[in-house]
Amino acid sequence: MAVTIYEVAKKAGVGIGTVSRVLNDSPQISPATRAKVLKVIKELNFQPHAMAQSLARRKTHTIGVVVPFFTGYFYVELLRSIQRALSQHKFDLILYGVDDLQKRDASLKRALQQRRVDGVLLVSMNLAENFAVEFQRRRLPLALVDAYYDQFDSITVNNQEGAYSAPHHLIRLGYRHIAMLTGHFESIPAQTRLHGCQRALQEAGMTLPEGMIITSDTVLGEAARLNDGFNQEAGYLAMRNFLAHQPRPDCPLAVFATSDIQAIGAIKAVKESGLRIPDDIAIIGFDDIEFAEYAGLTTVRQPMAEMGLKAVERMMALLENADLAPEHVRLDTKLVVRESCGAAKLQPALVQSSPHLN
Amino acid sequence: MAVTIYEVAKKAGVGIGTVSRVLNDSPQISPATRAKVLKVIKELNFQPHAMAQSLARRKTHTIGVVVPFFTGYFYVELLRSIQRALSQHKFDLILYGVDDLQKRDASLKRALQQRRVDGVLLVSMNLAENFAVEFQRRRLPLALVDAYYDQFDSITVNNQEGAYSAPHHLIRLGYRHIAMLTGHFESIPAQTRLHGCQRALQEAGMTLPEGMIITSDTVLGEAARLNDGFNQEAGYLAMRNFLAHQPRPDCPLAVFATSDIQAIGAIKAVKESGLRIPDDIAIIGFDDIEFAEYAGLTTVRQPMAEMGLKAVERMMALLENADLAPEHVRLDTKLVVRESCGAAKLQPALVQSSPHLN
DNA sequence: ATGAAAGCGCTAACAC
DNA sequence: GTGTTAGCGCTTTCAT
Repeated sequence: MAVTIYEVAKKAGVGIGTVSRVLNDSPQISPATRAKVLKVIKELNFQPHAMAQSLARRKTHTIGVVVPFFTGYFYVELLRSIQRALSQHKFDLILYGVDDLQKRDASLKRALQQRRVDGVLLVSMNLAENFAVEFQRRRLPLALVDAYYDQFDSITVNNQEGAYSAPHHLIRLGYRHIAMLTGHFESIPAQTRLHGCQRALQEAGMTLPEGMIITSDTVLGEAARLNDGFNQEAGYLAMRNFLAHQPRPDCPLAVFATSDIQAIGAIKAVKESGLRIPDDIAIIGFDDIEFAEYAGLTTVRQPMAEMGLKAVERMMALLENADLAPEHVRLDTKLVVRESCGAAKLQPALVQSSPHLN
Repeated sequence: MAVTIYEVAKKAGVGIGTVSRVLNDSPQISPATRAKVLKVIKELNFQPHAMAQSLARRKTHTIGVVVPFFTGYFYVELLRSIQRALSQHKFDLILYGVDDLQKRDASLKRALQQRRVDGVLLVSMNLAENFAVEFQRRRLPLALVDAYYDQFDSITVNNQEGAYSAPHHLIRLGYRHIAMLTGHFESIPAQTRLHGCQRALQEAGMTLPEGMIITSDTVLGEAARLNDGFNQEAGYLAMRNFLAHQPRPDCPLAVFATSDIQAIGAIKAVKESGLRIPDDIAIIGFDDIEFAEYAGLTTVRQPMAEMGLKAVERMMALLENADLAPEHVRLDTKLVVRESCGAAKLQPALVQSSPHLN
């Protein structure tokens, strides 16, 4: 079939060991034979068989990436940067797209037991304890991205600070009537962001009364359950409810949506109710998905590209030495000012709004 | 280290061949021993080593997918459906993200020569002849998605029909003043769409004068060169040029943008010029990217999910028998009516506008 | 039906 | 330096 080291060896008049050494550029080999072998390799257009190498080396040179089925800019951008970094290190990436927990577990099991990968990057998903134990037992490097687990490396975003900066921005602009639109209450990011938001308000001597917390928990329907309520439909419905029960505001209202996708839904609800943005209601989002720029949505950007890069760097370190103590990197968010808070004139181009910058 | 068939065999008191047979559920094995072996496998929590299997079977159970670095909904959706279908067949997917032609070739070379994959899905990229030859020589299954090459299977979208249906829709709505906004002239899809568009106009006794073809070729700057001019910036600039040189239209103008992303840019230009959509200018797009729904953009949807599914099905067939004659599937587009052509009242809900339908 | 043995294509330890 | 050999963990004849 395809050409093997045996043929190369024969044609070059050397042993297969020598060919192997040339392949792995071993230091102790005479320049002469190295050149000779290299020449034959070129001639035969030989490339080593990846599977055979993997088997012999006990290394696959492949990383498994488990991602929730990447809808939305956040995951795309993240995956893109992971892939880019991985290929720079000459690693392949096996993509495990996951849309439910069952598939998540199947992917992890597969990665763990079939030894198809040298390490796993788990994105935006929490890790069940039994898997944690397995990973440690197998000593299979694992790093969490946009998720946290004490015993493993993690790259997260400073949700607290991000959620602080949004209302802080609103307050600076003069808003005194602030509501928060969020996903399901039990979701961890929802809670973290709530705390950040509350802190900002408290520092300004304000509070976030319960009536001003617009949560997708109030929303019915199957669609609204997706992704912990962080979806467009839930944002739309929750906002519509809110507007219906809320007396017409007497002073400018600002809404902090804890995800851009919900903000999009909320904007739709606001427009439908005949109110204008930002004149009647200001909206600030979270994530900086692709939409946001188009919609002129002021938002808090997560540094996706950097997350991916850092995750891969960390993975490479773990590959060198699996015994490194877990490191928890927390990256900072960045306020991206656009038009949805009426701040365009006050804060001209505080931040570049084009993606692909970091 | 990890448990192997040898340990299983020993503990079950059988030979390794028997264990292997159980694993591959060979028919000729007594129910008794099968049960016995299965039990030990459970006890030892044994899973076969994927690399060893690959080496012995000369099959990797993995498909390489080469995608242009998937910015935008089209690629995400496509990739998602490919991954889903692949995992249903218990195949892994190695992702080769590519942002330039050099990386494309490197990925193909890698896939071809290192035998890490059983087949390749090449998305939205044309195939150089030397690679075509290589693929055939190696008998490595290859299918093109959103691209065409005579000797290999391909799944494409009926660009002609799609590009016909857009102006046809405009004409039905009463527009008599129609322009087309497209990417670089030499790009194949640009030409195909031009022909479809012209056909629609001709059938209505109209023509597309050169001045009404707004192409990104007129646009300067590096950004405008990306992706054959099918990008937001190019759409914006080209449209701005057009509006600047065009006398204020005396009758309603409609613009067919041959990609949604350009349409987005065009919308921006229109709004900046103080004109309204659809009142002054109607816009219809192509692709139905995620934006489109939010922007209320009437557009022509490409059946991404179906493309992915079909591509994988075809790949599975090729895996069975690499000698199948190449099949060229051409899927139909679907007109998605929203508000950007002012057709909301005339054509109520002609088509559901929610994604994930096909 | 099942055990033994010969690969699959490579790496790495061991000789010389 | 370089050839030889023994694995890596499995599949698959070939006997029996």
